[in-house]
Amino acid sequence: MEKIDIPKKAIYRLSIYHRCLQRLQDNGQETVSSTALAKVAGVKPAQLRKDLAYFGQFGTRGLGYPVETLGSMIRDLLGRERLQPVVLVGAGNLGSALLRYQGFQKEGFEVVCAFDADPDAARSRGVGIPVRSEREIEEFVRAENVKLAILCVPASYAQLIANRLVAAGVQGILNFSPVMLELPDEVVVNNVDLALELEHLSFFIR
Amino acid sequence: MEKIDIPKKAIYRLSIYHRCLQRLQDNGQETVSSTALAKVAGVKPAQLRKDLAYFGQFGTRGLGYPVETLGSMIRDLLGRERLQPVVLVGAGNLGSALLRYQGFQKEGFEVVCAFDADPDAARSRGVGIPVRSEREIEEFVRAENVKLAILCVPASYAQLIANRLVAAGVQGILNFSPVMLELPDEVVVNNVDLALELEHLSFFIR
DNA sequence: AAGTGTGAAAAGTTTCACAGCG
DNA sequence: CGCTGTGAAACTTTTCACACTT
Repeated sequence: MEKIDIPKKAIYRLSIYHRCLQRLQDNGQETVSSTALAKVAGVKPAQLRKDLAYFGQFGTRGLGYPVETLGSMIRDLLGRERLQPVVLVGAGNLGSALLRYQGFQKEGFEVVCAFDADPDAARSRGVGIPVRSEREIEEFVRAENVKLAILCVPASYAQLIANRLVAAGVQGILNFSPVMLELPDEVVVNNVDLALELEHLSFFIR
Repeated sequence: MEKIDIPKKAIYRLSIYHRCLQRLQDNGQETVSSTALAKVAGVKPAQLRKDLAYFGQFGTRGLGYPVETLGSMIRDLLGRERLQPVVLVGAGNLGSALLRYQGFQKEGFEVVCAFDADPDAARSRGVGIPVRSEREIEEFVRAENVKLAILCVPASYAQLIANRLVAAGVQGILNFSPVMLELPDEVVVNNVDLALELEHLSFFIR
């Protein structure tokens, strides 16, 4: 078990590199230098090399990195070789918007089921996948061995639902509710707060 | 012009504190200690105090911070006292989903107009605000003095549209396109890549 | 000659711990 | 006495610069 400390941000960037590599591969490129890849990824060359070095040696000195091999190695690291099932809880305004958005599916995640306190109302929003009552969350998550959840419930329910998801076996939560969840350390939470991102921008404009 | 260095992350947290303060205020609380506010904001008390200290002295020793005053002071810092107009470009899957989501509006940003290469198709998605042709971007942004934009166009158009927005006077872009934009330093870009966030989670689940 | 891999320096951020005020 | 404000210490992350490989 390797326990050398890999910066958390390096793992984020890994996903960025992965996407850039895909694009290069579609373009038919076979190798790429740290300088070129860093440029499109929006980082400095040295950082790219260091990030990759945390996981091994993949480049050839004087040449660069093999696009295809490096891509599949990152995919492997990210646990993306196999299709990941994901559930979404809270098919309200934002939740159903995300379901209609096909971006997750396109990137290899399958949103297999949505849950809502009022499944009928959610269905009427034109959601294209099954919507069940939130009471069935535990049963479904256990049965399908789901490890990832997208959480879009109102702030006041977020902690409660998160607890239930975790108890049922969920290990990673993409949290769109504007609340800091308190969960065991082994659960990874990723907060995405859209209004907050806009607010942050408005600080910088004069 | 104050040029002491305020950590970028501190500004993010300011938005979080702001939201927590609003909640406390709705609850009728008049003062709050750094310990209590830090708890709900998900940070350490010392960090909260240090973050606030970058901007001035707002607390009373022995007592804590005045909820209402502190809230409005942060709102002021964030440039949120006045309603900010925002445009959205790219009313495709994700873009129209974001328009239906009322979260921005609720937090005090007014999405005044959307633009798309095909306004008719966009309108048919049930978007509730005006959708114009992308050709009118410059004219509108200049006329309405819009400083913030939400960008949801396909990767291949993102840089092009961003350049046009900036040329017309936009100073902050919330970028949902999976591309690192290259723009002048005075423009602030905030990348939100939803698929990437999920990918990041999948690294940590075993 | 071109370009990776990496130790060491620099920069940035968080945490500590305590003086000082109400 | 409780709690803020803050300098200094600890830690994390980024950048540099160059040895080394193909």
